[in-house]
Amino acid sequence: MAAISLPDTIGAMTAAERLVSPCGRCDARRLSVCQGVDDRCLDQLAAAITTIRLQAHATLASEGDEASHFFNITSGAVKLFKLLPDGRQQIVGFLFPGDFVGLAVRDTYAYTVETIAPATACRFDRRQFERLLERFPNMAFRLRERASDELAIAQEQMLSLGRKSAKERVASFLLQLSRRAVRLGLPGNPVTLPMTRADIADYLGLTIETVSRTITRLKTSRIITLGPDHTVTLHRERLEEIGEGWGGDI
Amino acid sequence: MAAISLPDTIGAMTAAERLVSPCGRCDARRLSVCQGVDDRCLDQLAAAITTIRLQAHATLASEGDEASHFFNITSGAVKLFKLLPDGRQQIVGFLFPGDFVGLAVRDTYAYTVETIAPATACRFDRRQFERLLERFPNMAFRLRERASDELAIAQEQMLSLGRKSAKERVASFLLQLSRRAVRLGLPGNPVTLPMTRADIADYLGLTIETVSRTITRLKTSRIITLGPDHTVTLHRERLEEIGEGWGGDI
DNA sequence: CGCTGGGTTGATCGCACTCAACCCGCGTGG
DNA sequence: CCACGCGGGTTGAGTGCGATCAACCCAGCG
Repeated sequence: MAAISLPDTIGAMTAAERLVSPCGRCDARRLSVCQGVDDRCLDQLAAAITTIRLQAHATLASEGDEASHFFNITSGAVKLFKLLPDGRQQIVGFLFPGDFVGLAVRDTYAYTVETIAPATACRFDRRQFERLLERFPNMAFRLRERASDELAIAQEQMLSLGRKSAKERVASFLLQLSRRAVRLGLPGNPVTLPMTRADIADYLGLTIETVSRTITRLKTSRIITLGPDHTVTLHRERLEEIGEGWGGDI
Repeated sequence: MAAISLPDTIGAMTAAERLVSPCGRCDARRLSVCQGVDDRCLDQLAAAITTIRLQAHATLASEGDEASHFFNITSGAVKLFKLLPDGRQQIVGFLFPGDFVGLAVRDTYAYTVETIAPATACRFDRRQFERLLERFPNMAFRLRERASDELAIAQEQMLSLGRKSAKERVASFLLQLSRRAVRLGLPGNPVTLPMTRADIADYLGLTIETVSRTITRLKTSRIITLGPDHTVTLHRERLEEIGEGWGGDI
């Protein structure tokens, strides 16, 4: 039962798991998504995986294309977005290391996937992967949990887009980024904003001007502090009050 | 191998399947979610199911409660919504016969579930059901597909809430209802609006006044026709043009 | 150097919100 | 029988938040 090494990771890492695989290469048996999977399966998985390396603003998949592959982000960050005919854009999610692309997909991609920073990802043949899942229900179970998490995030985002003010949207977005950073084993405060104002705006259903003004107002009210390299220090109590809709004035 | 009858349905019915079980009682082996499940399992399923009957505006589950049960709607309609402290409400989904409550749930419900019309549902003990899923991966697979569909709908809704005008939101909402009706084996045109203006508003991130005005404007532009009993006839070409953001003026 | 991408700030505009009045159908009770 | 309240819906007048249009700053880079 020798340890078998997969190209990079097949994801589902917890923060703790990530700590034991600092360089992106890891022993698959340490990954929660692989628990209960035997070595022979891991061999097959390894055969189905290709590691891809991408520059910033590269496209992994396009809305409407046949969903032939399944991805797991191993470094960097990507955005998922939908477009309207006149160019209006809505980002439906940001994905970071450990996240999957294609959980919500049936036969075609419902969104375009683009890197917002240089990234690496593992690519699987979709049908090959589905066959493996049939034989290894543990992995399928973990994927269902991930899909549930995604859905919960999407619903939280619907609340923001439908009912929160610009100030509240920005506040809950910053808190969401902070929680995500903690999950990845990074400091939750200060937090880094890896995306541009335009991407934040397209995620929050606002314009870049409104995002910029709102961040400025949060800054001058000492609710956040802007640091170097796109870092933001959050003063959690007041930020949470605003983000959760308690109406703290600024 | 006698046919085994479950109390009502455990869901995942296609339109065709629904046709063979007109009264809500059905042979579980006809349901896609049960394919490959043997009779002994069906016995256990039957034991884990309770049929519940609900009036309009009854609560099945509340945001924040421990997620002890899993539901499948067998008749009527329910809404899932989230609340902000000051009473603002966002409906994150409407569910109709065949739909599941609790796909997106981990340990607590992320939303409140309330009927918008008299309804019946099947209730499962969550842990018991999860144990069955471990043994019957086919069912787990179908559930993952359902969760994927839900996520795709949620993402489409994010596009509406974040980037569409009131007119576009109402148009795509009507088309969504029409598609859902077809899936349930009902006519897709005219379509029935089972929910109030307030519920539509809380789903679309608008106010009741805006919903009312927008519907009126669609009506006077002959893009929809209002019939009796909350029915609406859709003039699809123009409605799709608007709902998909091509900017047809009204 | 100038150009470009990312970001901030100001002035003005307009869509959807707010507040208000009113209609209708229905059930209830005097 | 009418009076009344109530929930659901429509319509009008006025307001405000965030969009739009525009100017400008700054850093990086060819």
